[in-house]
Amino acid sequence: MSPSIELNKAKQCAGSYVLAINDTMNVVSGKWKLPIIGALLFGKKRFKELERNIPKITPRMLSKELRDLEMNGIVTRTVYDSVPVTVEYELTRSGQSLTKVLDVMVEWGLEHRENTVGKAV
Amino acid sequence: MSPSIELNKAKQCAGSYVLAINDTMNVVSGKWKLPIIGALLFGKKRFKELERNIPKITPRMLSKELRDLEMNGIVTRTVYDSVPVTVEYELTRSGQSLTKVLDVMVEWGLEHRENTVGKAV
DNA sequence: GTAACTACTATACCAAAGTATACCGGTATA
DNA sequence: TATACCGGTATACTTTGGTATAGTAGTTAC
Repeated sequence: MSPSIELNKAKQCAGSYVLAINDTMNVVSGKWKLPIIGALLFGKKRFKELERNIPKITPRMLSKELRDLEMNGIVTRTVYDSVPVTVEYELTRSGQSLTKVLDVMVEWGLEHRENTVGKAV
Repeated sequence: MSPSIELNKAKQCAGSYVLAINDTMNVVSGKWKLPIIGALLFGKKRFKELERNIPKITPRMLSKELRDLEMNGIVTRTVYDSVPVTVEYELTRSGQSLTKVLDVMVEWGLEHRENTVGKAV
Protein backbone atom coordinates (compact mmCIF):
# COMPACT_ATOMS: atom_id res chain seq x y z
CA MET A 1 0.00 0.00 0.00
CA SER A 2 3.02 2.28 0.27
CA PRO A 3 4.75 2.04 -3.07
CA SER A 4 7.61 4.42 -2.29
CA ILE A 5 8.74 2.29 0.63
CA GLU A 6 8.65 -0.79 -1.59
CA LEU A 7 10.54 1.15 -4.22
CA ASN A 8 13.31 2.08 -1.82
CA LYS A 9 13.60 -1.51 -0.66
CA ALA A 10 13.91 -2.62 -4.26
CA LYS A 11 16.58 -0.05 -5.04
CA GLN A 12 18.67 -1.46 -2.24
CA CYS A 13 18.37 -4.93 -3.68
CA ALA A 14 19.57 -4.93 -7.27
CA GLY A 15 18.18 -8.42 -7.75
CA SER A 16 14.52 -7.64 -7.17
CA TYR A 17 14.92 -4.32 -8.99
CA VAL A 18 16.00 -6.14 -12.14
CA LEU A 19 13.34 -8.79 -11.64
CA ALA A 20 10.57 -6.22 -11.34
CA ILE A 21 11.71 -4.33 -14.42
CA ASN A 22 11.82 -7.57 -16.39
CA ASP A 23 8.28 -8.39 -15.29
CA THR A 24 7.12 -5.03 -16.59
CA MET A 25 9.11 -5.29 -19.80
CA ASN A 26 7.59 -8.70 -20.52
CA VAL A 27 4.16 -7.14 -20.41
CA VAL A 28 4.83 -4.15 -22.64
CA SER A 29 7.37 -5.49 -25.13
CA GLY A 30 6.45 -6.84 -28.53
CA LYS A 31 4.59 -5.23 -31.36
CA TRP A 32 1.03 -5.92 -30.27
CA LYS A 33 0.73 -5.98 -26.47
CA LEU A 34 0.35 -2.25 -26.01
CA PRO A 35 -2.21 -1.88 -28.82
CA ILE A 36 -4.24 -4.69 -27.24
CA ILE A 37 -4.00 -3.22 -23.74
CA GLY A 38 -4.84 0.19 -25.16
CA ALA A 39 -7.99 -1.16 -26.80
CA LEU A 40 -9.06 -2.89 -23.59
CA LEU A 41 -8.60 0.28 -21.54
CA PHE A 42 -11.86 1.45 -23.11
CA GLY A 43 -13.67 -1.58 -21.69
CA LYS A 44 -13.96 -5.31 -22.24
CA LYS A 45 -14.06 -6.56 -25.79
CA ARG A 46 -14.62 -9.71 -27.80
CA PHE A 47 -12.07 -11.35 -30.06
CA LYS A 48 -13.44 -10.01 -33.32
CA GLU A 49 -13.96 -6.58 -31.82
CA LEU A 50 -10.28 -6.45 -30.90
CA GLU A 51 -9.36 -7.71 -34.35
CA ARG A 52 -11.36 -4.88 -35.90
CA ASN A 53 -10.05 -2.28 -33.46
CA ILE A 54 -6.39 -3.08 -34.02
CA PRO A 55 -5.35 -2.42 -37.61
CA LYS A 56 -3.21 -5.05 -39.35
CA ILE A 57 -3.17 -7.57 -36.52
CA THR A 58 -3.67 -11.18 -37.61
CA PRO A 59 -5.87 -13.58 -35.62
CA ARG A 60 -2.78 -15.68 -34.96
CA MET A 61 -0.96 -12.83 -33.20
CA LEU A 62 -4.07 -11.63 -31.41
CA SER A 63 -4.72 -15.11 -30.10
CA LYS A 64 -1.11 -15.63 -29.05
CA GLU A 65 -0.74 -12.29 -27.32
CA LEU A 66 -4.08 -12.61 -25.52
CA ARG A 67 -2.99 -16.01 -24.19
CA ASP A 68 0.30 -14.45 -23.11
CA LEU A 69 -1.40 -11.56 -21.38
CA GLU A 70 -3.84 -13.92 -19.70
CA MET A 71 -1.05 -16.11 -18.35
CA ASN A 72 0.69 -13.03 -17.02
CA GLY A 73 -2.42 -11.88 -15.18
CA ILE A 74 -3.04 -8.82 -17.34
CA VAL A 75 -6.34 -9.86 -18.95
CA THR A 76 -9.09 -12.28 -18.08
CA ARG A 77 -10.85 -14.44 -20.63
CA THR A 78 -14.50 -15.20 -20.03
CA VAL A 79 -16.49 -17.63 -22.15
CA TYR A 80 -20.24 -17.14 -22.15
CA ASP A 81 -22.41 -20.16 -22.85
CA SER A 82 -24.56 -18.35 -25.35
CA VAL A 83 -25.29 -19.30 -28.95
CA PRO A 84 -22.94 -18.76 -30.58
CA VAL A 85 -20.43 -18.74 -27.75
CA THR A 86 -19.04 -15.33 -27.01
CA VAL A 87 -15.66 -14.72 -25.45
CA GLU A 88 -14.84 -11.54 -23.62
CA TYR A 89 -11.45 -10.18 -22.74
CA GLU A 90 -11.05 -7.71 -19.91
CA LEU A 91 -8.13 -6.07 -18.12
CA THR A 92 -7.39 -7.23 -14.58
CA ARG A 93 -6.64 -4.66 -11.91
CA SER A 94 -2.96 -5.16 -12.67
CA GLY A 95 -3.71 -4.59 -16.31
CA GLN A 96 -5.59 -1.41 -15.59
CA SER A 97 -2.84 -0.13 -13.34
CA LEU A 98 -0.47 -0.26 -16.29
CA THR A 99 -1.79 3.20 -17.12
CA LYS A 100 0.64 4.45 -14.47
CA VAL A 101 3.51 3.06 -16.51
CA LEU A 102 2.09 4.28 -19.82
CA ASP A 103 1.54 7.74 -18.41
CA VAL A 104 5.16 8.26 -17.43
CA MET A 105 6.19 6.81 -20.77
CA VAL A 106 4.13 9.45 -22.52
CA GLU A 107 5.50 12.10 -20.20
CA TRP A 108 9.10 11.09 -20.80
CA GLY A 109 8.54 10.75 -24.55
CA LEU A 110 7.17 14.28 -24.78
CA GLU A 111 9.92 15.78 -22.63
CA HIS A 112 12.52 13.94 -24.64
CA ARG A 113 11.15 15.33 -27.89
CA GLU A 114 11.28 18.81 -26.43
CA ASN A 115 14.86 18.29 -25.25
CA THR A 116 16.02 17.16 -28.65
CA VAL A 117 14.15 19.46 -31.06
CA GLY A 118 16.02 19.70 -34.31
CA LYS A 119 18.86 17.58 -33.08
CA ALA A 120 17.68 14.29 -34.54
CA VAL A 121 18.81 13.22 -38.03
CA MET B 1 7.95 22.59 -17.22
CA SER B 2 4.49 21.35 -16.20
CA PRO B 3 4.40 17.71 -17.14
CA SER B 4 0.81 17.04 -16.06
CA ILE B 5 -0.52 19.71 -18.41
CA GLU B 6 1.47 18.21 -21.27
CA LEU B 7 0.19 14.80 -20.28
CA ASN B 8 -3.43 15.89 -20.44
CA LYS B 9 -2.87 17.47 -23.82
CA ALA B 10 -1.39 14.22 -25.07
CA LYS B 11 -4.29 12.19 -23.78
CA GLN B 12 -6.62 14.29 -25.84
CA CYS B 13 -4.61 13.63 -28.95
CA ALA B 14 -4.23 9.89 -29.53
CA GLY B 15 -1.63 10.54 -32.21
CA SER B 16 1.00 12.20 -30.06
CA TYR B 17 0.19 9.80 -27.21
CA VAL B 18 1.13 6.84 -29.39
CA LEU B 19 4.14 8.67 -30.79
CA ALA B 20 5.47 9.47 -27.33
CA ILE B 21 5.05 5.90 -26.12
CA ASN B 22 6.85 4.61 -29.19
CA ASP B 23 9.71 6.99 -28.53
CA THR B 24 10.04 5.62 -25.03
CA MET B 25 9.68 2.01 -26.12
CA ASN B 26 12.45 2.46 -28.69
CA VAL B 27 14.80 3.51 -25.92
CA VAL B 28 14.07 0.67 -23.49
CA SER B 29 13.37 -2.27 -25.78
CA GLY B 30 15.94 -4.83 -26.77
CA LYS B 31 18.12 -7.05 -24.67
CA TRP B 32 20.95 -4.65 -23.90
CA LYS B 33 19.68 -1.05 -23.75
CA LEU B 34 18.55 -1.16 -20.15
CA PRO B 35 21.72 -2.89 -18.90
CA ILE B 36 23.78 -0.21 -20.66
CA ILE B 37 21.69 2.64 -19.30
CA GLY B 38 21.79 1.03 -15.88
CA ALA B 39 25.57 0.89 -15.94
CA LEU B 40 25.82 4.53 -17.05
CA LEU B 41 23.52 5.68 -14.25
CA PHE B 42 26.51 5.21 -11.94
CA GLY B 43 28.53 7.68 -13.99
CA LYS B 44 30.27 7.94 -17.34
CA LYS B 45 32.18 4.94 -18.56
CA ARG B 46 34.55 3.87 -21.30
CA PHE B 47 33.84 1.19 -23.89
CA LYS B 48 35.87 -1.53 -22.22
CA GLU B 49 34.51 -0.61 -18.81
CA LEU B 50 30.99 -1.11 -20.08
CA GLU B 51 32.02 -4.36 -21.69
CA ARG B 52 33.37 -5.55 -18.35
CA ASN B 53 30.37 -4.28 -16.37
CA ILE B 54 27.77 -5.94 -18.55
CA PRO B 55 28.12 -9.71 -18.44
CA LYS B 56 27.92 -11.60 -21.73
CA ILE B 57 27.61 -8.58 -23.99
CA THR B 58 29.68 -8.75 -27.17
CA PRO B 59 31.56 -5.71 -28.51
CA ARG B 60 29.37 -5.85 -31.60
CA MET B 61 26.16 -5.40 -29.62
CA LEU B 62 27.69 -2.86 -27.26
CA SER B 63 28.91 -0.80 -30.18
CA LYS B 64 25.61 -1.05 -32.02
CA GLU B 65 23.45 -0.19 -29.03
CA LEU B 66 25.67 2.71 -27.99
CA ARG B 67 25.38 4.13 -31.50
CA ASP B 68 21.62 3.67 -31.30
CA LEU B 69 21.39 5.38 -27.92
CA GLU B 70 23.62 8.20 -29.13
CA MET B 71 21.45 8.82 -32.19
CA ASN B 72 18.39 8.88 -29.96
CA GLY B 73 19.93 11.47 -27.65
CA ILE B 74 20.28 9.18 -24.66
CA VAL B 75 24.06 9.04 -24.38
CA THR B 76 26.90 11.26 -25.53
CA ARG B 77 30.14 9.93 -26.93
CA THR B 78 33.30 11.89 -26.21
CA VAL B 79 36.65 11.05 -27.74
CA TYR B 80 39.69 12.23 -25.80
CA ASP B 81 42.85 12.86 -27.75
CA SER B 82 45.01 10.95 -25.31
CA VAL B 83 47.33 8.05 -26.03
CA PRO B 84 45.80 5.64 -26.52
CA VAL B 85 42.55 7.40 -27.42
CA THR B 86 39.89 7.01 -24.77
CA VAL B 87 36.21 7.23 -25.48
CA GLU B 88 33.70 8.07 -22.79
CA TYR B 89 30.00 7.44 -22.83
CA GLU B 90 27.71 9.45 -20.62
CA LEU B 91 23.96 9.79 -20.18
CA THR B 92 22.33 12.97 -21.44
CA ARG B 93 19.75 14.71 -19.27
CA SER B 94 17.09 12.80 -21.17
CA GLY B 95 18.98 9.61 -20.44
CA GLN B 96 19.20 10.38 -16.77
CA SER B 97 15.53 11.26 -16.59
CA LEU B 98 14.72 7.73 -17.72
CA THR B 99 14.97 6.81 -14.03
CA LYS B 100 11.43 8.17 -13.75
CA VAL B 101 10.28 5.53 -16.20
CA LEU B 102 12.34 2.77 -14.63
CA ASP B 103 11.06 3.65 -11.17
CA VAL B 104 7.41 3.20 -12.09
CA MET B 105 8.33 0.02 -13.91
CA VAL B 106 9.85 -1.33 -10.72
CA GLU B 107 6.86 -0.13 -8.75
CA TRP B 108 4.36 -1.76 -11.10
CA GLY B 109 6.41 -4.95 -11.30
CA LEU B 110 6.44 -5.30 -7.52
CA GLU B 111 2.73 -4.54 -7.18
CA HIS B 112 1.92 -6.97 -9.93
CA ARG B 113 3.87 -9.73 -8.19
CA GLU B 114 1.95 -9.02 -5.00
CA ASN B 115 -1.37 -9.09 -6.86
CA THR B 116 -0.64 -12.45 -8.43
CA VAL B 117 1.06 -14.38 -5.62
CA GLY B 118 0.71 -18.08 -6.22
CA LYS B 119 -1.50 -17.58 -9.22
CA ALA B 120 1.21 -17.93 -11.85
CA VAL B 121 1.92 -21.40 -13.32
C1' DG C 1 59.76 -8.44 -31.34
C1' DT C 2 55.96 -10.09 -29.24
C1' DA C 3 52.34 -9.79 -26.17
C1' DA C 4 48.67 -6.99 -24.46
C1' DC C 5 45.55 -3.06 -24.20
C1' DT C 6 42.20 0.36 -26.62
C1' DA C 7 37.97 0.82 -29.36
C1' DC C 8 36.05 -1.10 -32.33
C1' DT C 9 34.37 -3.64 -37.33
C1' DA C 10 33.31 -7.75 -40.55
C1' DT C 11 31.41 -11.97 -41.73
C1' DA C 12 28.65 -15.61 -40.94
C1' DC C 13 25.35 -17.75 -38.60
C1' DC C 14 21.17 -18.83 -35.52
C1' DA C 15 16.83 -18.15 -33.05
C1' DA C 16 12.94 -15.47 -31.85
C1' DA C 17 9.29 -12.60 -33.47
C1' DG C 18 6.05 -11.60 -36.74
C1' DT C 19 3.43 -12.36 -41.42
C1' DA C 20 0.62 -14.67 -44.97
C1' DT C 21 -2.65 -17.76 -46.19
C1' DA C 22 -5.62 -21.13 -45.48
C1' DC C 23 -8.60 -23.68 -42.85
C1' DC C 24 -11.68 -25.63 -38.78
C1' DG C 25 -16.43 -26.66 -36.42
C1' DG C 26 -20.46 -24.55 -35.08
C1' DT C 27 -24.59 -21.33 -35.82
C1' DA C 28 -27.60 -18.15 -38.07
C1' DT C 29 -29.51 -15.86 -42.15
C1' DA C 30 -31.35 -15.66 -46.97
C1' DT D 1 -28.18 -25.04 -50.12
C1' DA D 2 -25.05 -21.23 -49.86
C1' DT D 3 -23.14 -17.47 -47.44
C1' DA D 4 -21.39 -15.22 -43.53
C1' DC D 5 -20.28 -14.58 -38.70
C1' DC D 6 -17.84 -16.38 -34.36
C1' DG D 7 -13.41 -17.72 -32.13
C1' DG D 8 -9.97 -19.31 -33.17
C1' DT D 9 -5.76 -23.07 -35.19
C1' DA D 10 -2.13 -24.95 -38.72
C1' DT D 11 1.55 -24.50 -41.73
C1' DA D 12 5.01 -22.23 -43.93
C1' DC D 13 7.58 -18.37 -44.64
C1' DT D 14 10.28 -13.87 -43.87
C1' DT D 15 12.23 -10.48 -41.13
C1' DT D 16 14.56 -8.81 -37.13
C1' DG D 17 17.45 -9.33 -33.23
C1' DG D 18 21.23 -11.35 -31.28
C1' DT D 19 25.51 -14.60 -31.19
C1' DA D 20 30.07 -16.41 -32.40
C1' DT D 21 34.42 -15.76 -34.02
C1' DA D 22 37.81 -13.43 -35.97
C1' DG D 23 40.31 -9.40 -37.24
C1' DT D 24 41.64 -4.20 -37.59
C1' DA D 25 44.93 -0.04 -36.46
C1' DG D 26 47.42 2.15 -33.21
C1' DT D 27 50.13 2.23 -28.65
C1' DT D 28 52.66 0.70 -24.65
C1' DA D 29 55.25 -2.62 -21.68
C1' DC D 30 58.46 -6.32 -21.39
